[in-house]
Amino acid sequence: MSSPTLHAGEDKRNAMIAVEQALALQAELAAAVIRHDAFVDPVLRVTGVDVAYAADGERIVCAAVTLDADTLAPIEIATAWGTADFPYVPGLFSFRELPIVLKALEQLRQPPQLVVCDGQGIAHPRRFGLASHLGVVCDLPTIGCAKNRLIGTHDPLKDERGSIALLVDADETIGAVLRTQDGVRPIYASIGHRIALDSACGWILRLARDYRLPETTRAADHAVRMALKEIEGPPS
DNA sequence: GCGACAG
DNA sequence: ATCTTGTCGC
Repeated sequence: MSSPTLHAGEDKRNAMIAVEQALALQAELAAAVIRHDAFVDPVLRVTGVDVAYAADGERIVCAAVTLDADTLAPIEIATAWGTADFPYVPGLFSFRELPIVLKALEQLRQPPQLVVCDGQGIAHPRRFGLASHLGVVCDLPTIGCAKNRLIGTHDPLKDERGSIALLVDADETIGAVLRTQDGVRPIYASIGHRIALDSACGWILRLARDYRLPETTRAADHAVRMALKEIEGPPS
C-alpha cells in the first residue's frame, strides 16, 4: 500500500483530490481492522493522545501521555508540533490528525501497548475512525473514546455510572454509549484495533473512575494545553 | 430538498 | 478544534 496518510494543498481543487485519495486509502486500510483482543504483551501501560490547534489556525500540537495501567500515574509524556495539512471533513478526520499523532508517539521512549484516542474507532460511516487508523498503521491495540456521536443510534440509558447502550448502525454494533459518571453526559466508546468492545468498555470505565473522560484523555489534554500556552501566552 | 456531521 | 465573561446550578 501507499503512505498511510495524505497531504492536501491550500486550494480547494487539491483538497478535493486529496479527499478522493483518502476515501480509497480508507477502504483499503479498513479491511485490516481486527475486532477482537489481540495483545502481544500484558498491558502495563496505557497511552492517551490528544491534539490542540493554535489560535493562528496554522500550527497544531499533539501530546501523548503514558500512564501506569495499574496506578494511572503518569510515566512518560511526549509532544510534537506540526501543521494541519488536510481539511476537517467528518468521516476523514484521521487524515487530518493522524500525522501529528504518529509524530508524538514516535517521541515516546517506551513503546505504547494500548492507546486511547480522542475520537471514534469503528463507530464511523466506513468503520475507520482515528483510533482504527492509528491502530492499523502502528499495529497497536487502540480504543476510540469520543465526546460526541458521529453516527449510530442507541436506546436511552440509565443515569447511573456504568450504564451502557450499544451504538448501532445498519444493523451492526459499532460501539457503546457509556455513562462514566452519575447524571453526566455519556461518552462514545468503540474499538479501534486489536481489541473487543467489552474489553474497550472495561478500560474506559476504569480509566474514567473519577471524571467523565478517561484519565488518558485528561492527561493528554492537559499536556497539550500546557504546550500551547508556552507559545501562545508566554508569561511576560 | 433538509438536516447531521468525531476534532 | 478555537474565539470568549459571566453565570446558572449542585
